[in-house]
Amino acid sequence: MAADNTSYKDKKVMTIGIISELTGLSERKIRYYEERKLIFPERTGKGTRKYSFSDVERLMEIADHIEDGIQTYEIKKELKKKQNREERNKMIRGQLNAQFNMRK
Amino acid sequence: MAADNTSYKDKKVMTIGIISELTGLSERKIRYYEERKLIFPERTGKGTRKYSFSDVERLMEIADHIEDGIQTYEIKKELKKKQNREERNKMIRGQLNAQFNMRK
DNA sequence: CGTGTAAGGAATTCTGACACG
DNA sequence: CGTGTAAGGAATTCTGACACG
Repeated sequence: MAADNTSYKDKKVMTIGIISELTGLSERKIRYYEERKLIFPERTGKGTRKYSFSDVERLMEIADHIEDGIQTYEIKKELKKKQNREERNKMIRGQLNAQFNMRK
Repeated sequence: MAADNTSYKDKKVMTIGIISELTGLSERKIRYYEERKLIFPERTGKGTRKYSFSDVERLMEIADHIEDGIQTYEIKKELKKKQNREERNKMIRGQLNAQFNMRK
């Protein structure tokens, strides 16, 4: 139990060149999906983008959707829904824990 | 059972700048440890070094040893011993599996 | 032996823009 | 809308070498 995930998967450590190789997407596309708020790389001190393995997975999803003719705006909405679901679950879990602890 | 590890941990995807940040070691040191055959980054098409999270862990170990005054040559010998141990274990496991399968 | 540094070149990344559609 | 490309600058990485010790 508890927050273990300082996992490697979410560490933002890769430059765009490697991400391009890993996903097969052009750098142009990758930057564009960021512009459309579909991915959120971090930046080094001087502005170079840094991505995680999670971002790679996310980009693959995005590419699939684009290929199906879905627009970036729709993909973003879907992403938001997913985040809301997780948000809600987290809250419910929190409340359950609170009740549980009160009974101790 | 079986070989799962196409894990993120061993993927060589980080440039030396990030490795330097992650380990706190200068790029000079990192390149030198490679020269002494203590780490083995891959290379991109045009020669840029690429490291994995395993390499980061390995570099931390190396740094600890260096700090203790151990020479790179000794560290390398130790690395070899470790690898031999793993080699042996793998072989024994292989033999056991072979015997086990024969009885089936 | 282990590490810093200045040197020069090559490769990478960044942004804003024009293009097509 | 999604993506390619040429443009120019800034930052990164690479190698071989000299330095100190």
